[in-house]
Parts: sequence; structure tokens; C-alpha cells
Amino acid sequence: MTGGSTAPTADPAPGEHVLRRAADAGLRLTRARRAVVAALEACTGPTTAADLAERLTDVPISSLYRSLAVLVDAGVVARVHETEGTARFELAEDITGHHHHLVCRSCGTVIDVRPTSSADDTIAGIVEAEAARHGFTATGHHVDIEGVCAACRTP
Amino acid sequence: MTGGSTAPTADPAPGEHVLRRAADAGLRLTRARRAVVAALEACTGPTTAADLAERLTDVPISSLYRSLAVLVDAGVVARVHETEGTARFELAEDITGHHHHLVCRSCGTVIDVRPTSSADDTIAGIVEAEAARHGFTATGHHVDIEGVCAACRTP
DNA sequence: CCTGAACTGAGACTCGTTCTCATTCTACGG
DNA sequence: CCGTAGAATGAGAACGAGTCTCAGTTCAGG
Ligand SMILES: [Mn+2]
Ligand SMILES: [Mn+2]
Ligand SMILES: [Zn+2]
Ligand SMILES: [Zn+2]
Repeated sequence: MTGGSTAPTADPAPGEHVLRRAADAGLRLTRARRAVVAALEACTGPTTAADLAERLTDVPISSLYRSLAVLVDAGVVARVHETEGTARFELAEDITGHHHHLVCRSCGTVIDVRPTSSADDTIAGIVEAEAARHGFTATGHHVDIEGVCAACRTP
Repeated sequence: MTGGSTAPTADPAPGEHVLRRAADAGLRLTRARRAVVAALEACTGPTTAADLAERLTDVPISSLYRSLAVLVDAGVVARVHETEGTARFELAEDITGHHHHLVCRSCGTVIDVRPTSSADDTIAGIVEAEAARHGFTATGHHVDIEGVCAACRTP
């Protein structure tokens, strides 16, 4: 029951799907871009360029950054900036579905967590009201939960 | 329930109060540090070092960054990293009270918004549940609301 | 195949931020 | 009030993430 047609909510194995989106945005599907998308699919949360580079030894760093920029532009990848100074990249919410982030203060790992739809509806409602009260047109929200991950608590 | 003396919720004019906290953390109250705290008090949301430098023309950039680092260390200032690459600084939530951020996608401004306590209790509950479900010990949450500010919508 | 446009890769470069170290304050004891 | 030790400062060097340049390569389409 993975979804009828193309539900933009929870597909666990996006596969070539993602690349098609990139192609539709007018990009050539090159080796580097395929590799970057595949690497991002394999991650459990937003990942730094350095981490990606480690996995993609045959993609030079300038190409890696350029591929990421191009994919962000095409709406396929999102750049997020939790609390530290270096950017992290993940597949866009259009593809993976909306989610929140658990940010470990100890090891820095960021884990995606999918809220139940009722919980997130509640949050979205509150957010909408807050924005409206300040004459702000809200287009989305990000929730980062700070704390210590299971691995870091039991060393 | 939060504690007797200094309610950490909503003081609209922290004044010397903030500096006392810094002193209690073992810092000397120098001209630069006073100036930085005063500048942060005057801002309506987290602010970049460049913006602060513009207001603090007599504080050299290396001192500005060092003062900020020292104040962050003392728990008086928080460094936040919304969606862009450069850091922003604001007084810590201990002082200003917990709040969320409206991030304008057009001009980049970040505005503080204080949720009603009932709304935030709801969010905190959801966040707590999500964290627990992943073996994560949550110590706080950040909500960033993305959109377009009133000023940018009507040019 | 041929060809023009898109893409690549090595490295120079930018810019926010941190570090260094000689000099100047600050707080505190006398 | 000074004197003094140690903290803080300031100019500039250094650093690192990320971007840009440009000559060479790949790709799609004819
Ligand atoms: Mn949400
Ligand atoms: Mn909140
Ligand atoms: Zn951890
Ligand atoms: Zn704006």
C-alpha cells in the first residue's frame, strides 16, 4: 500500500522518480547528478557536503557543490542550516514528504522524523495563526527538535 | 512553576539585567560587551554580525565576533542559523523568553514571534512525543516559519 | 558521425569567521 | 588611590566552506 498514483507524502524508495523530476526541470541526467541523488536517498537525514564527498569519491568537490546547487534550483534538493555553520542537504519535501528534524547537540547528527498528520495539522494551524497575526504570508514551517540522540546517551 | 525571582518569560526591557547575568558567568563588563548587548536588545529578531558591526562602528570586527562568542558561551546570547549561510545572533531565550521565527524568503529578515503559552504547550507536547518515539531526549525546539513579510508583499 | 550547448574539473578566489600576538584595560589587593 | 596579574583588545594573518573561471569534455539531436 505504498500509494495509488503519485502521493507526495511517504514513498520509501523514490528511485528513478527523483531523477525524472530533475529531467523535467530541464537538466541533463549526468553521472554526477545521478550519484548525488542516490547518495541523498541513502541518508537518514540532511547531510553535509563533506559527508557526501566521502561517499562520492569519484565526484570532485566543485562538481558536488555545483550538482547540489543545480538540484536545489530544480526543487529536487533542499539546503537546510540547522544550528551549525555548514550547510546540510536532503531531498526536497515534495519528494520525501514534510518532516521535522531531531538535532543531536552531542554528535551533530540530524534525523528526519515524520509527524503524524493530525499532529502536524495542529502545528500548521498554530504557525498559520502566528504568521497572520504579524502580516506575514506563511508558505511552510520547519521544526527542529534539539536534544541528545539515543546513541550519544549510551556510550 | 518556573521559579520565583526572575521570570524568564517576557521582560520587555532587560537593560542592565542581561549584563548582570554575564558578570555572574565570570566575564568582565567591558565597553565592547556592553555595546554588543545593547545592540542586540535593540533588534527585533536575530541579527547578522555585519548588521551589528554597522551599528557598532567603534567595535572592531574581531572584537565583535569575540564578544559574541564569549556571550554565547556565557549563555547570554544564542547563535541561530536559519536558512542562509551567515550566522545570526540574538539574546538567549532565558532572557527574552521562548519564541519562534518568521523568516522572509524575499528580504531575509527574521522576526521574533512569541507564541501564546497554550499554543506552545501544544507544540512542545507534540515535539516531546516525536522525540521519545525515536529514543531522543529533547531539550528544546525551534520553529521557523517561512514566507513573505508584510513589507515585501507591498512594495 | 558532427556540432553547439551543457557540463566538467582543477584550482583560484571570496567572504564569514577564527586565530595570533603584541599592546591595553580591568579588577582587585595593598 | 596606585600597582600589578591576568583578561581583553585590535590589526591583520589564517582558515574553511562555498563559488567562480575557463579550457577541455560530454551529450543530444540532426
Ligand atoms: Mn510540521
Ligand atoms: Mn515553541
Ligand atoms: Zn548524537
Ligand atoms: Zn521581507
